[in-house]
Amino acid sequence: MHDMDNFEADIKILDVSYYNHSQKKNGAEEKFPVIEIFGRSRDGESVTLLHPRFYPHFHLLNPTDKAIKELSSDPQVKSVETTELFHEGRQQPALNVTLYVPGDTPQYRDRYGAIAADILFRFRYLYDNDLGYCIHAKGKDLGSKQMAGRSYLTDRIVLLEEVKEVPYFPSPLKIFSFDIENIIGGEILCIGIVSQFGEKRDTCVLEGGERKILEDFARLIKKEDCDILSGYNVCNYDFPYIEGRAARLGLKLDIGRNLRHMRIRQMGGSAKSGEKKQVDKGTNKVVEIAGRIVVDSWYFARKEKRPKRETLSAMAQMILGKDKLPIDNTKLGEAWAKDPIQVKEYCLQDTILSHEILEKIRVIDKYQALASVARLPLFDTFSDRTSVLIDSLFIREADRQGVAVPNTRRSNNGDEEAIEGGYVLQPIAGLYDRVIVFDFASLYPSVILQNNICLTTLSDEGTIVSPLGVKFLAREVKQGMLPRIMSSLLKARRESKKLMKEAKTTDEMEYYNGLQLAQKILANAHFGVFSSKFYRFTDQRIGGSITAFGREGTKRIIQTLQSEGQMIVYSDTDSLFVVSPFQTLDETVAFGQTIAGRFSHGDISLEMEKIINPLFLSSAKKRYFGRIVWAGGLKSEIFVRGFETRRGDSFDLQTRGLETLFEYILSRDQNGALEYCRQMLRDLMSGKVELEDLVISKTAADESSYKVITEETEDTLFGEKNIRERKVADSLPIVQAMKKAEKRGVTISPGMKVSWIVVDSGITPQRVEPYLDGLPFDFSPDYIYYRDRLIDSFLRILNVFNYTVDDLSDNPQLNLFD
DNA sequence: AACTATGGCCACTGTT
DNA sequence: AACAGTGGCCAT
Repeated sequence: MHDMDNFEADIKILDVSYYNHSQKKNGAEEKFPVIEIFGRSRDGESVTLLHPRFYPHFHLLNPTDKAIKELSSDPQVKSVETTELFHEGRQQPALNVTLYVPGDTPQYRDRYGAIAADILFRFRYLYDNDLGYCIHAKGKDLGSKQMAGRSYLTDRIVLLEEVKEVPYFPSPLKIFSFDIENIIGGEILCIGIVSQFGEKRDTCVLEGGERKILEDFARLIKKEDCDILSGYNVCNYDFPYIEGRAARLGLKLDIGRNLRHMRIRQMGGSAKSGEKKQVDKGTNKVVEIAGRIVVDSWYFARKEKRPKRETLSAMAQMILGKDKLPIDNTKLGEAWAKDPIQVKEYCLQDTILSHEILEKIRVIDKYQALASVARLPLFDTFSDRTSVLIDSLFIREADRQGVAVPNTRRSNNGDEEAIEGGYVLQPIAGLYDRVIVFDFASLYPSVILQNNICLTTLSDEGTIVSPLGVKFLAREVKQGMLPRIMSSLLKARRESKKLMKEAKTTDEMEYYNGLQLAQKILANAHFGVFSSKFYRFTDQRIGGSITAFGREGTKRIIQTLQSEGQMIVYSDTDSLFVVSPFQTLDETVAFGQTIAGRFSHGDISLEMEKIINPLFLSSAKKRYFGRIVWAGGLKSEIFVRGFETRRGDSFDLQTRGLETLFEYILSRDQNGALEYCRQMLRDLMSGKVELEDLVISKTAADESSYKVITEETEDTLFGEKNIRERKVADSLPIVQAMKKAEKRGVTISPGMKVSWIVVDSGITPQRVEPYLDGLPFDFSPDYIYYRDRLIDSFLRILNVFNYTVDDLSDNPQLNLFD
C-alpha cells in the first residue's frame, strides 16, 4: 500500500451513492454510512470520493412525549433534538431524529408519521453539505483500488476531508457509444464502439464469438472507465439484449464503478381507467450503472427534433445530413457468413452516427448546465424528473428557514378536482394584415414573484388576494420561499444572458447560453411541479391562484383594449393577437411598444414578440399560420401552429399539400390555392404519388396500457345483465400495424414509432399494413381514404373563405345544375 | 404505483 | 347522423 498522499481537485459529480459500513470498536459494533461520490476532475481523472459518517435524519411534527421517550432510548436512533418548524401558517414543535442506517428511515416514517423522511440519502447528503454539481474536494488519496474490502475502478480513491461547491466549469467527460449487431432473437455477432474524451476519439469493433464479445465489452467499459454510455435505443434494445445473452452464458456485467452489476428497470406501466398516462412513452426502460450515466441518443434526439420517423437512418439524415449504409436485418446471419467485414463496417458506422447525433444536439452540455443550476449530480438531471430538480432548490431553502418538508404525496385525495388552466380566446377566423403578437415574459414565474405566492405566505391576514379568494402576505411582511428562488433564478438568468452577449469565443457563448437556458427551464418548471397532484409541496390554492392571476391579467388587457376599439383576434394563456390600426410597419411597431409599456407593471412584463403580415386564423383554437415580418428586427419567415404540418402523425402528402396551400393563402392567391389542391387530388387519384408520402406514423404504447371497456347490456327478455369486455387495443390501427410488423419479424418496442399505410377504410376497423424499413410493401393504398383526409385538411383552411368541397372537385360546372 | 400543468384538435370505433 | 369514449399529439 502507498503512503497516503494529499489529494485536491475540482470535480464534477456524476453520481452519488452509499454503503453501510460496520466495524468493531472497543468490542462494540459501530455502524455508519459511507457516501460514495463518483466524478471526473477538471484535469480529467476519474475519482471516487468517500465520505464516512454522514447520518440520515428526518422530522417529527408535534411529537408526543411517548414518541420522544421511545426514540431517545431506541438503539437504532443516533440522536434526537427538539426544534420548531413552520407548518400550515405557524411555528410548531418538532423533533429532529438522526439514525445510523439510512435504510431504517421508512419504518420510522410509517410508525411515527415522520416528515422529510423520503428524501433519498444522496440528496440529503448534498443538501446538508451545501454541495452542487461542481465541487472542490480535499482529502487523502488511498492509492489502492481497495477500500474496506470494496473495489473501485476510478483513477483515484479519496477519503474526503473538505468539500465545497464551486461554480460550473467546462471540462470534458468520457463518452462511450456502442451498437450491437445480432441475429434476430439470437447470437450477438459484433459490437461497434466509439470512445471519446475531449478531442480524442477511438473506434473499434468487438468480435470473435458472443462470449468473447461480451467479456470484452464489460472489460473495455471498465478499462476505459467511461462516464457516459450511449447508443441508439440502447435502453430499450441493446442493453436488455446484452443482459439477456449474458445471463444465458452465465456472464457477469459488473460494470459499475464500484463493480456493481448494471440494473435495468421497467418504467411506467398501465394507467388506471379515467387517468391520463403519466409516463413519457419515450422511455420505458432505464439502465442504471453505478457511477456512470446511460444516455440514449434516440430518446434525446426525438425529444429535441420531434421527427416523424425515428429510425437511425431517418434521424442521421435529418440531424447530420448523412446517409446510413443499407442492410437487411432479417438476413444478418447470412451477411455475416458471407462478408463479416461489411457487417462490421455497417455496425461501426451506426455507432458513429449515433455518437455524432448525441454530439450535434449537445445533450451532455445542456444537462451539465442543468445539473449546475439545480445543484445535482449529472445522473439525477438525466432522469428527467422535474420534481427532483425543484426539490433540490426548495428543500434546501426550507431547511434554511426552518420550514417543514412534507413527504411526497402518494394519494390523489380522491375527489380532488384539477385546477383551472390558461384562458383561450375563440379565434375570429380570417386573414389579417399586420397583427401584433404580445406575450407575457415568463408569465407564471412573474405571477409568483408579483404576488409573493408561496406556502409560507398563505395567510388569512394576507393583503394580496387571488381571483380565487386565496390570501397571501405582502412581500414587505414576509418574502415567500418560492418567490425568493424564482427571483434569484431570474436574476442569475439575466446575468448569464449579459455574459453570453459579451462572450469573446463561441465556447464561452455556448457556456452562458446553456446556463441561461437551464435557468429558464428551472424557473418555468416550478409552476408545473407545485400544481402537480403528487408533489410534496403541492397545494391547489397555490397552483390555482397562479393560473387564476394569469387568466385575470390576460382577460383584463383584452377587455381594456376592446373597449378602446382595438381588435383582439386571438389569445392563448399568455399571448394576445392584436390587429394593428396602422398601415405601415413603423407605426405598428411604435403602437405595439406603447401597448407593451402600458401593460407592464412591476414583475409582470408584456412584450411585443412579433408582427405577422398576413396572419391566417382558422375557426379552431391553437391552429394558425402567418408570415413573421418583424421580431425585434425585420424578418420574413412563415410559421405554423397546430396544423398537420406540425404533427408527426400526418402523412407527407398532407404535410406538403398544406405547406404549399399556406403559401398560396399568404400570397392571397385563392385561385392558385384551389388549383393546387385540385391538382394534388387528381395526382393522388391517378396513383401519381409515392408510397412514402402516404405513410402514417404514431408512437406505440405498451399493449397493456390500452383500456379495456366493459359494456353492460340488459337482456330485455329475461332482464339479465350481460357484461362484455372489449379491448380498445384490438381495433386501433396502430396496434394492428404493430402486430402485423411482428409477424414479419420486425419487433417494435413500445415507445417507438410505428408506420403504416391504410389499405381499406371501407370496413370497420379499417385495414392497415405496416410500412417497414428495408421490406417491400405489396399492398395497394386506399386512395379514397387519403383523398378524403386531404379534402378535410384543405377545407379546414378554405372554408374560412367560404369554399366548399365542390370547389375542390374537378367538375365544378356540374354544380350549376344541382 | 403514481414523481410537471391544463386546453385543445382530430382520427377512429362502436353504439344509438 | 349524432354521440361518447379513447388515443395521440400539439399549444402554451
